[in-house]
Amino acid sequence: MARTPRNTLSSELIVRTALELMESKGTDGFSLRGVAAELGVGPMALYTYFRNKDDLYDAVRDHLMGLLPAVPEDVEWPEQVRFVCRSLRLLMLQHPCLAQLLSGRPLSGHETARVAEGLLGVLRRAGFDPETAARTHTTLFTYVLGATSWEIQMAAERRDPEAWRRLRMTMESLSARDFPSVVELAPELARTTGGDEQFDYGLDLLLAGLRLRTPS
Amino acid sequence: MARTPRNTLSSELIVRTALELMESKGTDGFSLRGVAAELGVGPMALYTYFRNKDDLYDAVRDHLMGLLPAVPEDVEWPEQVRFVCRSLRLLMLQHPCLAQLLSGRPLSGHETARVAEGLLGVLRRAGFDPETAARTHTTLFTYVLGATSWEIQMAAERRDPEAWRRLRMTMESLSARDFPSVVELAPELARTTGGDEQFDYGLDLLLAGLRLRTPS
DNA sequence: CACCGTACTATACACTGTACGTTATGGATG
DNA sequence: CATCCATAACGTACAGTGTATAGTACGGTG
Repeated sequence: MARTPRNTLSSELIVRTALELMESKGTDGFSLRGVAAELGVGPMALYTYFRNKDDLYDAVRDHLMGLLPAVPEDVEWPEQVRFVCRSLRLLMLQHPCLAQLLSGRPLSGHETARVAEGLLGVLRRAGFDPETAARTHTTLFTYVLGATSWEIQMAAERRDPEAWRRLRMTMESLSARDFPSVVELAPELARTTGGDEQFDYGLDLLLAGLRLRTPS
Repeated sequence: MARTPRNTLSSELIVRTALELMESKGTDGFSLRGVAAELGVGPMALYTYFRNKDDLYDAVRDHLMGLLPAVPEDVEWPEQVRFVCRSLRLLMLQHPCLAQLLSGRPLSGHETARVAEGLLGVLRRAGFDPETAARTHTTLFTYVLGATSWEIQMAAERRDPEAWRRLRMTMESLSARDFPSVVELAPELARTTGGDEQFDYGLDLLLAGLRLRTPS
């Protein structure tokens, strides 16, 4: 019987376990020690495979980005753009930790590059010049990131009864004299904090603006 | 001489000190104990004024939102929208911690409501119906949040030589065969990770799309 | 003067990431 | 087969974190 069995770990196994923990306990409450315990291993064992916690974060992020589907080739470019943006949003909704993994760290990794390649290719083939393609890519990416992070954030809030109660309190404490529009639009604002319709509304605004710049 | 002098603290003083620490040491590296030490006080003293760390975060965020200027009234609504979005971005650039304070927590506080009131009022006065106004408000807010957070993130990355070197390495490791667009557009992508032009490009796309829906 | 709420202190706990040094194992080599 | 060594995993330790709990002394009010 081996006292310290070897080769029981691997980068992939650690990434999978880390992902499970992030999704069950949230990005807060996730810890290297938790992952190590789950694997029945000392905390320092992970440092054989990752230089530090951020390094593990990057690996998990890249693993998730690898789940994004390829861009369909038999549709017009606006549909392709829509597909890429929607896919990323759906992946973020399915794995809420991805929001924080994307906003907190710089992009890196091959899977992440593959996603960028997909969108950039669509824009280039549509005829946009290099600068416009790059600008559009950044704009679309940051829109999806911001909108979906917000959506996830608000959904989590709604699930926490204490936070939800406090939000109602602050809303009700606003006088209709000082904040007429906020008070009047409170129901609409509550309804537009997420959902497919809200996301597509912003995405359509961007696409409509983009169509006006369609090359020849 | 008073052994334990009283009333030396206040919410405002704590918020100001916390803000200073966040801006000098970054949102990481900020701690309740750090604030307390700066004030020459035990860590638990802060709990007289704030229920926990998140509560302090909310107060700092609302304080910063109070610095946003009022919307000018003598220009057309698209210019007003542009003004609000640019103002928020500039404030975030001036106080980088604001990015994390805005994305990590739900909105609350009177100053924050005042900002929402400003933008919603502009949209309502422009003639948009309640639902469209709310949707547009959320879209604009999440765009500014996402784009500017990303900009700040990338700027910080560029200042860290180690991270910058690693980014160059990953870029160069991408084969031009598998990632033609990414490799070809690398210089443009590096140039479009921030800056006024990049922000205005996305904002103009949104505004152009919005103009198509101008009521009557 | 006596009292009490409150502003602050002191101590303690459970937890974090990770630096450092040690040990034993499996595969390659002689 | 015997030997050696790179390395996978260990254990210990440290400097932090947020905050629960209990205690203390002050300032305003009766």
